[in-house]
Amino acid sequence: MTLNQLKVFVLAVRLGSMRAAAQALGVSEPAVSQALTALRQSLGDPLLVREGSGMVLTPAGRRVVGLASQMVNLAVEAEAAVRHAHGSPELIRVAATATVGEAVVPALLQAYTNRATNVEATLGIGTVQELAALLTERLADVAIGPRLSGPAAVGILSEPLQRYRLTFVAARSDPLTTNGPVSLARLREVDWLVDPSGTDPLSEVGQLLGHARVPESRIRVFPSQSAAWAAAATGTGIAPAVEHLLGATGHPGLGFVPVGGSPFPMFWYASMLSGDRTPATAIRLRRFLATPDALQAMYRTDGGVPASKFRPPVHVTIWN
Amino acid sequence: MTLNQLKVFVLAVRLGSMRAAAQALGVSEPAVSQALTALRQSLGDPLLVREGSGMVLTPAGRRVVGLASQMVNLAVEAEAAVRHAHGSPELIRVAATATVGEAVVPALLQAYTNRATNVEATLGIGTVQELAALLTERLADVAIGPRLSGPAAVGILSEPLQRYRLTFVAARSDPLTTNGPVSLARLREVDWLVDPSGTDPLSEVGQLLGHARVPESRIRVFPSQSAAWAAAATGTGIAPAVEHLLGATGHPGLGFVPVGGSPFPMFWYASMLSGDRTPATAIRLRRFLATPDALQAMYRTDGGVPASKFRPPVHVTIWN
DNA sequence: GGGCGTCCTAAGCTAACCCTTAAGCCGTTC
DNA sequence: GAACGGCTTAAGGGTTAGCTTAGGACGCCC
Repeated sequence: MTLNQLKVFVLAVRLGSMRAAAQALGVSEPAVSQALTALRQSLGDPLLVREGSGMVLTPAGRRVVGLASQMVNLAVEAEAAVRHAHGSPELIRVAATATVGEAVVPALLQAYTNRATNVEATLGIGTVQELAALLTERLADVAIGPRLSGPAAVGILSEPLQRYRLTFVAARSDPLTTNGPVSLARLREVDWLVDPSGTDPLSEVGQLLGHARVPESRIRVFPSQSAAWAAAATGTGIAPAVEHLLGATGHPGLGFVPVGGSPFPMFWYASMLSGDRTPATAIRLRRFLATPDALQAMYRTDGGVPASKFRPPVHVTIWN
Repeated sequence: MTLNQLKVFVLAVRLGSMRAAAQALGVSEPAVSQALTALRQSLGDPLLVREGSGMVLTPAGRRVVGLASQMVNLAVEAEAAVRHAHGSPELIRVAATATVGEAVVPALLQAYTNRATNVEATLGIGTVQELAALLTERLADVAIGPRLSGPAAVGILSEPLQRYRLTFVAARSDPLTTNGPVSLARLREVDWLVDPSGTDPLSEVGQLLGHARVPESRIRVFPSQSAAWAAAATGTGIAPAVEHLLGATGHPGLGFVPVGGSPFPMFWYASMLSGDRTPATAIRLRRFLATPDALQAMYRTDGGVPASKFRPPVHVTIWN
């Protein structure tokens, strides 16, 4: 029984599958399967067994998850305690969806670290489902993205962070931008150029695509929203866009697509563990989020932060 | 940071030295030093530093030791949870000093496991100082030996288990047994034949030897009390003896040595964590200890249990 | 039935853990 | 100063964790 095995186990339980856990941890699937095998062997219980589609906990597994989760949490706490005792910069770990993690959150975190000295921030990108699990396992202190709800989000408090408007853009030369209102059927016939969160069924864009029944073959995933825009500007297809991120003057070469009801008013939320489980570091960030500085940072379009530092590879990064 | 490293660290802190931790864990001293080095490195803090004679915790170490202890405890709990869910026999881990662990506790545990079905007992031998640490680290559920007190025993409840009388024996042919009352000075001039707890300064015999200022060169340690008796019967020297364990008829070849004040009335105690930290399994054993069956078992002289099972090697055994 | 998504196993590798013995360092103590 | 107890470092070796790629087993769904 190692702490790593316990972490893997808990994450597999919270995410409901080994595949998802592997993705969240950034490792191959057998790595997760094997860690679990080792844990099963050392405890002498299957812990987590397949049942039809999906997996269920054994009675022993049900008891162990809670204990394992506590152990993982304590390990994180121990590291934080050492940092604190050293007077080292406090570390805040933020997780976000791809859309908001591309520019908005980096700008936010830079503003925060500039203002509050002695704070260091890291950012990881994950799916909406992962955000909840990362928070409850204390692998992240704050999650920024859509509101977290449902059974995976018990004990998590989501509060509105910022209002934004979701629009749709295409090349100015594209008939979509000029031919008046676009029908639902038409939306299924064009290419959708999306950032990685487009493949996340719980993200804003993912939900939209699912709702409109856009076939997967029509979805083209780009490493970032701006890359999708660039592709839209020079080629064909429609790209979702956060209105104010396009820049005050609009994007040269791009025009708005008049999808019915757009621009859609939406909210980003900041989520963290509720009650006495809220990390101290999350509380401090939340205080900052209420300031005008934070609001202003979120409206900046430049990001203002070196991409190397705050733009991790396409998928999730988990911090050790 | 591994669970093993944390266990070593906590034990070193509780016992106040690496040497003691190594002995308690049954490993070499560098093994402990190394585990600690690895932990220090992974946390980036010395945790435990030398200060003159003895070691003190760094500020970070002070924070970490509590968290580490919790983690180790949770790991033990997880294993117990699996056993319980399986309907496996409940495991009770008893620690005792050498004197009482040689025959009394084995007989006690056999009576207990005979009566309470679905219970499995293991026994480890340790010094008095170790007993306290083993309990607080949940490496043992119940400790049997002298009363545990002092700073290392906070949170531990010791209650009297049985009264016994400490006497002294030597070969019948030895003048000590026949020449009337023995002076203190005389006690320092004879060989003392003791079980391993004779080297434990906090054990009953150890305290006695220390009080009487018996020089170490006069102390000969045997693997068990009965081995010491056998040596006394055929050679020279004096051996402490629990009166009722000599057998109703006395031991052939041995006679009592009239040490002033002997036989000394004393108590064995059963100790366990107090409050809500008391292991459920310890509570059940305690209930048994109050029964006549338990009393009777402690008075039996045969032990009644295969030595191989309940007589671990000379020193401590720690269970994983 | 065929495809697909998901989990498991196999094989091979690297790195870390954990143990040992032997020897060095540095306090305290006589 | 010499001896000693106690912690550390060094060197070496066995075992296990933990990762990968490749391939097999099984249930679900069209």
